[in-house]
Amino acid sequence: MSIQQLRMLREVALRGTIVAAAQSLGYTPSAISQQLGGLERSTGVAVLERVGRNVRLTDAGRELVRHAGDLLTSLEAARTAMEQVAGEVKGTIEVSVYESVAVTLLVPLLERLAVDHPDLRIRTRQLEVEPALEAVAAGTIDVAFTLDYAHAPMSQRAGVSCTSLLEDVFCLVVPDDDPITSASASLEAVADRRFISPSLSSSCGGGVVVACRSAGFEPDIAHQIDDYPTILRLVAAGAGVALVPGLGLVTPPRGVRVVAIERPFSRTIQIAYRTASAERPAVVAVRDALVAVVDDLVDGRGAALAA
Amino acid sequence: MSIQQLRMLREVALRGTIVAAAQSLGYTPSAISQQLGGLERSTGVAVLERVGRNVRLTDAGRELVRHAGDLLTSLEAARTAMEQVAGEVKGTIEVSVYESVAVTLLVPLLERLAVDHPDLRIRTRQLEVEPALEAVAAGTIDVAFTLDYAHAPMSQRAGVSCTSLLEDVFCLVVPDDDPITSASASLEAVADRRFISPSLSSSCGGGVVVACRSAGFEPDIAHQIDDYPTILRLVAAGAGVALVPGLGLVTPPRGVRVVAIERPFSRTIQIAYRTASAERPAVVAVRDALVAVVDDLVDGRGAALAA
DNA sequence: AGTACCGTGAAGCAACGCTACATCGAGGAG
DNA sequence: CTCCTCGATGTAGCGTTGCTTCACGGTACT
Repeated sequence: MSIQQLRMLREVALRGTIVAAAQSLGYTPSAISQQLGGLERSTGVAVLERVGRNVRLTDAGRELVRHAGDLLTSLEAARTAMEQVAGEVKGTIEVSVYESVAVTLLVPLLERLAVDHPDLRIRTRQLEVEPALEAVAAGTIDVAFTLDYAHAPMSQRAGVSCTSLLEDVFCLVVPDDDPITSASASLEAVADRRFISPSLSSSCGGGVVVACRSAGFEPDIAHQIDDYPTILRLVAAGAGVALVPGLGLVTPPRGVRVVAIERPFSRTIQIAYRTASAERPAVVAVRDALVAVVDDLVDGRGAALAA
Repeated sequence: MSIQQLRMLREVALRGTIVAAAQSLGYTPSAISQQLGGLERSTGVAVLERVGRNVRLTDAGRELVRHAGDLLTSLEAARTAMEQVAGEVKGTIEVSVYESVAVTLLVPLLERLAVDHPDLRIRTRQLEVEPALEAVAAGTIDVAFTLDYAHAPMSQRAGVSCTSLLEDVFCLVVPDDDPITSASASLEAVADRRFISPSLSSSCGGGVVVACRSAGFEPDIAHQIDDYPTILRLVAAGAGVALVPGLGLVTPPRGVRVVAIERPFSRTIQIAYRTASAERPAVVAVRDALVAVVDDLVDGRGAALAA
């Protein structure tokens, strides 16, 4: 009975089918099937039963899964404790980033870590918020960037902790030649404009619609584009206005003006990590570095505004 | 970081040296060294440090060992729980027997189990009491027969449970033509005889000496022999008298008489097993079968005495 | 200095774990 | 009912792992 087998069993229990578990863990279905077969052979207890063309856990299998979760987190807790007394920041950390976060936070994070902890390797992957949280829980990802919108609070799951990095306030972005010239404006002032927004299925796009509705109008979304640099270009070209979070505005292109919203709404940028690995020196280093990066960013923005 | 690596690390921590751990787990030292090397490589944390020609755990290693114990028992608890809901008695159980127990209890145990649970395989090994307890704790042995003498109480260890099977009373065994003809006698009556006894280093031989001393004399041990059938033969041949536990007397040879001791002393026959596996159906089956065997044995002896 | 012994590394070999591919069997669509 | 899809599972093959054997370096004990 190996750790690997328990991991696979747990994943099958979670996903429901072997193919899904295989995909989630990055194996072929055959590998999962063989490992679980080996588990059944070594213990002499049937763990799966075929039902139709699917597979289902037996009572014994469910009982094993119940313990497997604790076991896997205990294992990681053990490793964390060990690394903690060793105290060295090294090894490799798997990070997942979310689109708009990548440019603004990831790059300075990597720069800072390269200086402070040269023995720490960071590998990154791009994932949506929900898959990222699943990957964190499964152990594929160590640290995930996530977003929390007021209208779509992030799902919580057992064994995963979060820390908030910053409150990312949305601003109204208009073309240079827009009639609105004040430093701030109410959303109602642009109720009849055409909007450029990320796709509504994403939480970012959803946030825009929710904000407009609570301001009393349904936005006319003329263009659905998922990355903020392009959105800003479209605004500059006069295709419409956009509601863009601060992180999308660190280097605004020419031709646009940023206008504060009078009753602003925001999202919180968070990182998620397993509670069992929260105190790993490497994870602590990433977290600390990120907080420092965010501090720099806020200071920089403050300084820029002052100038 | 695998279970195997944790097991090996724990054994090294327990035994102090790599060779000892290797011997205890049935591997070569090289295997242990390589596995622990792999552990250090995969975690990036040094677990061992060379000191002289030995090796010592680092702080990180000790921390890991602290968790490893819990992890391994959790793993077994998981397996136990799973098998328990499955409810089937199958698989293989490793049993260790102690010399005198083997004939009397092991054979009827195997016979009974073969009938009641044909899918259960029993493998046996002969081990002294202390090594057996260690093997139980280490997981090499599932069920160990052990003896508990009043003068040498069995060492207790964490995670290992015991159940007493029977109180095994010592009797005096004399040749047929011995002057003692009564059904019972005091130890003092044989103070000046020559004794045949198991070696004093064993707890059985020690028990004999302690009993004689508390009766006020130092026994003259003329022959040190470690198995009871031979001892009985020697008694029959007139080489001396012996103090023999009941289990050594189920089939006494010709030429000897069994005499009860007036202030009898005894040992308790126990079985030891890991607490985490106490409720495994297979372990439960062995335990239950043994209790039944002992019941039969006592009944049979009672019946024999009555006849 | 000699010797016994512990830990480690290199070579070799069996077993393991994975992928790719084929097969079986169960639904679902026509 | 038949075709087709899809999930699970075997089989062959290949790279890797994990062990043993053997040899070596280094330390302590005599």
